[in-house]
Amino acid sequence: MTGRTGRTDRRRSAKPTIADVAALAGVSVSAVSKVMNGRDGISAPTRQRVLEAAAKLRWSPSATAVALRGARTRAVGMVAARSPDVLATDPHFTLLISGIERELAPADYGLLLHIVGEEPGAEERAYRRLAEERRVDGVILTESRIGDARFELLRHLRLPAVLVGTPWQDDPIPAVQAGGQDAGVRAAVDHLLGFGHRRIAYVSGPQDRVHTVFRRQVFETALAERGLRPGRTLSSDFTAQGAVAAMGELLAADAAERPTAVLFANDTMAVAGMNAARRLGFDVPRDLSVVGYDNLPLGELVYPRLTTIAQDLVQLGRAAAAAMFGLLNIPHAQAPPTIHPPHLVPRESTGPVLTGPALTGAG
Amino acid sequence: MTGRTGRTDRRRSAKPTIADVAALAGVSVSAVSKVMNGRDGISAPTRQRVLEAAAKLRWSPSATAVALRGARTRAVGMVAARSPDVLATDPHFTLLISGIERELAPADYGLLLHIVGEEPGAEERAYRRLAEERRVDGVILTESRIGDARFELLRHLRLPAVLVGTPWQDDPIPAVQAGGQDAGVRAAVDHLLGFGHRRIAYVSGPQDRVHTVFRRQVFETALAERGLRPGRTLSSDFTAQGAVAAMGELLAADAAERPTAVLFANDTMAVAGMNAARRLGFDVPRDLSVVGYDNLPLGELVYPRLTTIAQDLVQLGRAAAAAMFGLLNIPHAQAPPTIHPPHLVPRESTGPVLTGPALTGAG
DNA sequence: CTGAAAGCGCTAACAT
DNA sequence: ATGTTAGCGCTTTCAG
Repeated sequence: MTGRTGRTDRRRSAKPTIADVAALAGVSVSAVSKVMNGRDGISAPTRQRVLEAAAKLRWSPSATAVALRGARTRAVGMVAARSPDVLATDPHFTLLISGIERELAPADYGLLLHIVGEEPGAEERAYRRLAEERRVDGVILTESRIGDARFELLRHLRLPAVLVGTPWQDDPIPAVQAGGQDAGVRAAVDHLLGFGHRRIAYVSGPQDRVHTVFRRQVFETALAERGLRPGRTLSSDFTAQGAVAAMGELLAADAAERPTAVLFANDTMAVAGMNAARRLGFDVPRDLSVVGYDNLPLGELVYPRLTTIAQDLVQLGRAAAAAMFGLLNIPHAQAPPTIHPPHLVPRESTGPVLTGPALTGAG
Repeated sequence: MTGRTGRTDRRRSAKPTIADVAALAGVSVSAVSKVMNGRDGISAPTRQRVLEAAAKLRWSPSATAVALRGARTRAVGMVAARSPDVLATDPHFTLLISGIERELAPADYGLLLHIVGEEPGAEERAYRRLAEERRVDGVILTESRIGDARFELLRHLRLPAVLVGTPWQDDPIPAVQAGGQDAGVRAAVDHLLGFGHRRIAYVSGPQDRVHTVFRRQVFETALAERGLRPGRTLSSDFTAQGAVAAMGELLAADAAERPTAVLFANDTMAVAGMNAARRLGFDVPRDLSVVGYDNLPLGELVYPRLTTIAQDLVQLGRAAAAAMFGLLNIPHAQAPPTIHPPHLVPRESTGPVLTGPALTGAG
């Protein structure tokens, strides 16, 4: 009773193991391992026999065994701290994830996703578990935050991490983003100025996001460079409700003060804001021009079609995954994806400012 | 040189193992194991010491080691065969995933997600890898298909599976769905009939989906029961483009034939269709009523707000995860979530039919 | 060129 | 009540 054969017999028809393959090929398990991992020191005929045996048994190495052995789990993690509702309106994550997967899949890596409500501590717990249970080789972070506590946490947990976006204060965490980040907002401002707008408002995302601050700065700089002072700036929360509230506030001003164009920090807010304006009696783009950010398919769907700033989230996801492989020293065939800088997609929600006795609005 | 201590020394400051905890607590590894797994046969003081040691070392069991040992990976898989673009417009998956995660997280289970384009074979390969590499304990399927090949595949792979939706031909795969599936479409039909509509069209999803056939049947039955014959039925593909095309076709008919109301199989199509109609010169809801399906947040965002049939995808996800735990014999504290039947959410995109000389449209 | 054997961290018999 | 130990399936020295 060697145990080995006993076991094999007992489990007939169950998952084959490397031992089964070795037995069928008439070689040792280490020979099989070498063949499957492309190590050399195996003769062509032997390699051939092993390959055939593996194919016949439909065997492939157990991911868990490999992970236990080599400390490589072949999975990367991602933690999304968002409510289902926001997640559903904003495909930001979804697009990123598609890109990540595109890059992971060919390398036989998986994506372990954790969606953890926004309650404090939940996010940190998720990262801790990922690290302490050694479930993933690294994590991909998004939504760079001001004073981001995650970097320190992950460093402490010794969990490799890649950030999608602009890191806070040149934190040494590897980050991927397109060059020319300011191009989008600048183009939008020029676009609006070209239409004659002079009172342009900005509705930003949550205050704790790095891109909120960054884009607002670009916005203000771009206007200042043209000798104009920025219009009102409100900060919102990425939700439709937030956008409606912001719009209400902006349009409550009297005609002389009221913005004739509004830049929103994402498409969801832009669309919601656009319709809020319409409900208040303002036509888009006749009375008010609206610009979004992200270029989600949603913008094509609505009426009028949304002018927006495109950023290629799928490519960003790919780049993040590629960067992760770099960090882990994993050779990955794919060429490093190029990420285009954000650029303006002019559609129907922007137009010339009306000089006549137009704005009759409010309601 | 026992090796054990040698190792521990060598790796100071690295991840602690169960042996480190045992050493610190002055007990055997099996004692630690028993404490951590709630097995009995451990005295209170010992248990206490172990817990303290584990806490001090911030130790928690390695997921891979546990998986290798017990054939339990503490992860469930999900394969989404969709293009990023569709994924981005349709948060169907995202909502489901939120629900699944809600249920998985407390049990310390993870979700391994695979997004694989729609090219043939990609999906099957993904399931095969999940199974053969023993990466997950089971998989959750969505979008029940006619003649679904996945059931047979998964059975063959011996991979436990739960379907979200209506299984094809009472396939014995465990499935979760709300009772009263027909309630939504019926309510929508009644709602439209109440507004005086008599020519109601239906734009369904892809032909290979079970719910496509099911809902169409309900639609036709509901009308037949009122002594009416169904209007035109087109099948589309869940995309905005598809909806625009369908709308164009429906509105091309002359006024006597033209539908006065259209039911769409999802909200994305409904919104796209609504705006297509508007571009063709038809006002919604004055000239045409539109109803969607899913009750995505999107429907609140657009103008006019979309009347739609709500189904609680988050709850469905939770139920699916719970069912998976049942299948795996894993005790899970949460009470089984209840799923409400689909129901109508009347908003602004539906209204009374115009009898006057209204339809001037087309363009 | 090939094989034997030592673990990776953990759990569950099986001792004690 | 607690400890010892044999694997889970794999990779990797180290010997032949």
